[in-house]
Amino acid sequence: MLTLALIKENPEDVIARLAVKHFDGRGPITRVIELDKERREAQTKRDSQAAQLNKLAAEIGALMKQGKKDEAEQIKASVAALKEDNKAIDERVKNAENEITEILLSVPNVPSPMVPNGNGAEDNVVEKTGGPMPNLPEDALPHWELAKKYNIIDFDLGVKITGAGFPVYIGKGARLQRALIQFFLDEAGKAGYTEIEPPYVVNEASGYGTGQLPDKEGQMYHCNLDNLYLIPTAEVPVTNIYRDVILEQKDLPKMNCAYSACFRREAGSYGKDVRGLNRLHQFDKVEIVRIEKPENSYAALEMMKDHVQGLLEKLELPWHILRLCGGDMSFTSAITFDFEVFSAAQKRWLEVSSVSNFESYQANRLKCRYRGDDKKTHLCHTLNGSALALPRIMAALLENNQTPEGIRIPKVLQRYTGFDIID
RNA sequence: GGAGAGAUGGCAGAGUGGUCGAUUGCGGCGGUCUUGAAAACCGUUGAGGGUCACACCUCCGGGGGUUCGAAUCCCUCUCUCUCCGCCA
Repeated sequence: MLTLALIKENPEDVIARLAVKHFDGRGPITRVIELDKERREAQTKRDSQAAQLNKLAAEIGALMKQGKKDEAEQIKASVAALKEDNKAIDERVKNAENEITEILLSVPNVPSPMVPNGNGAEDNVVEKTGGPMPNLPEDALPHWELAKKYNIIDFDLGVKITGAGFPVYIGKGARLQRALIQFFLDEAGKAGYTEIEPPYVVNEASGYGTGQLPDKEGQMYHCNLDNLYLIPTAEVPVTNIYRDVILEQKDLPKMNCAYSACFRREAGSYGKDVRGLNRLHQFDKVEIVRIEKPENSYAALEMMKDHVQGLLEKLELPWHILRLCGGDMSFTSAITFDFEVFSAAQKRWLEVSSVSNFESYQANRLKCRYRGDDKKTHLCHTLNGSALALPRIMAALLENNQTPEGIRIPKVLQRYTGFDIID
């Protein structure tokens, strides 16, 4: 959530920037400022009354010790009314605080000034393109046909065991999955990220910490009996490592990577978007997470983009980077770059990575702080990105590398797969 | 799953109704001493709110209650430990 300090400092600027996300912030921002004033007034009153009550209680204690019971009783009687009044004011403080939090939770992060205007996916800006574009014959097969032809992924079997969106990888298909995971983790390790193996199930507090709750509750699988959630991304458990933590400056940046299975309900998806590997309920992903000092976060973002780009280069896939427009960005992000690869038989660009800077929006909810030169605590900036999500990489690899002999494995993966062709 | 014990500051560990935001030790930071370091000694060292700055307020796992007054008493939830059971 946004910090009160940012809002109070320049409300008009916040409102203007929120408009880039097509969010009308005037009402909530004005109300929050009002409520903050109300809260401070009420709290000042409550605190001075509390001070008085404390003083009287101490006096009673002293009188009791001296055995002056009557005087003590007299003061006791006078305390009652003050206490009642104080309770009412305390109620006002709490109500204001709760309403402020409620409003702040409903206001998205302000986009960075570098975010372009736009309504949706069609307005995203292509920043950079690279990688070899394959030249496939007209009868090239989409990956779901290839999966069947070479018996490496069985979608029907997944339906039998679980349901749609839970494919079963078999033989070389399974091996290729594992190779990609290993490759991504190794590359992240080389880039300086410390590997984490996190829990795949998290509690409510973690869900709130990274912002999946309350807004995206319906997107997560929920274990009712224990009130736990299946993670939609390793970002959730990994970022929550830093919940309620004060870091020393010398310990920053924190750089972590993690492989995890990811679980998403994807309610409401349909059609060609969910065909084959395009959109799944369970998929594999390696995530990178950074906790940074604010002044370094944009340099860190560039490093993360370079890292992801490097992975796609090594996999010899055609890729491009999109700078997401205000209308297509997520609620919590200040700026997001999507990486897409071209899946040549489907003739579609598929999103394989999303790299974002959340600035202090996530850290404010997490209470992830560091101690500055001034010895005071300040909010960190948090960033994360996929490096990478597997299914669509798999789709593009299968489609783009199909040959009459079989599916060629990119050189960089061969030492992980132990084979150079799926035939 | 059953029975019992516990949760206090970065860590260890006192405190069981009245100057306790909390004794003490370790660690951290600053200083004296030293060519430098160690040792020793002195000082300092939680978070949030509030204020121009003070004052002041809140926080002893979370929530609620009793009381003029709660870290201390009661209820409840969560977690940890010990024993038993089960078990990759």
